[in-house]
Amino acid sequence: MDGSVSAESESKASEESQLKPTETRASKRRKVAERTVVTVKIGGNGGKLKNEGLGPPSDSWSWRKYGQKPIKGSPYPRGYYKCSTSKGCSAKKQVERCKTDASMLIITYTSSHNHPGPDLGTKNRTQSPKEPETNDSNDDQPAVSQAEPEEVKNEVPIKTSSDEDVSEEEHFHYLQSPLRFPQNIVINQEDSFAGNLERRFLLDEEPLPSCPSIKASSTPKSDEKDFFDELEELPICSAFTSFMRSKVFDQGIPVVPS
DNA sequence: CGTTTTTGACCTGCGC
DNA sequence: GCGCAGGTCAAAAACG
Repeated sequence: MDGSVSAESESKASEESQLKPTETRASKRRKVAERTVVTVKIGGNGGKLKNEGLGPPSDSWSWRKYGQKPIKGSPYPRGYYKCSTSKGCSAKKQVERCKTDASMLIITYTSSHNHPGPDLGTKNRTQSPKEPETNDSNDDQPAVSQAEPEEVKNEVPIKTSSDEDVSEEEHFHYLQSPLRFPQNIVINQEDSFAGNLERRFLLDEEPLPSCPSIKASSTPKSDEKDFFDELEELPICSAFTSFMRSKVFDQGIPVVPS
């Protein structure tokens, strides 16, 4: 396993030490590096779909939670995940709940996987027009393209104006779920800054009338717990299959919002 | 036994 | 220069 250890060290060196020998801990690239923002709308009950996260391990990748921090301005904490599929993989993702819409999860992907996905290599999702990890040697300068967002992004763009929080998102591309599930995937792709790529996914399950977050006041403990539950794992594109399955399954069950 | 999750502390970056 | 917020790492505990 030295290889593994070495790989780990390597990954760090290539990410942090490489830039600056003095930097070892908290990355200095606060707003640097590529970021893929995916907004998933988990309509429904605003905190009762834990099933989706419990069953399937989110997407095809395995994520290991390495931290959680409360975000200022948001009643919900943000979870930090690292790709555990490969030790040398520097892919990371942050999962947080929209402060305005408790039913919306904001997933921010950082870096990209420098290895073939467990699912991609097996199932391959039948397509992947251009992103079979391209080069496993470019973990330093990833194409910013994640297998997940990319895949879905390639789907048919459909306009589904459906949100209120997306008001701030000017460039929105509404896409429909490839599987034609009840959910609508909205992807927002916008290159805010040079080098920064932001993509927004929006899983619209239902026309949620209001934000359950408000209800949280009534049921703080329950809601909070649920929120955390959902934050634990987040199924995305790749796992859409599983995700949808869970969703469908969930839908089949009359879940009470509170 | 191995892996993953949880919590706390520490460090860096940014804004004022 | 100081303070605030965000992000990451490390150690311990729990679960499979």
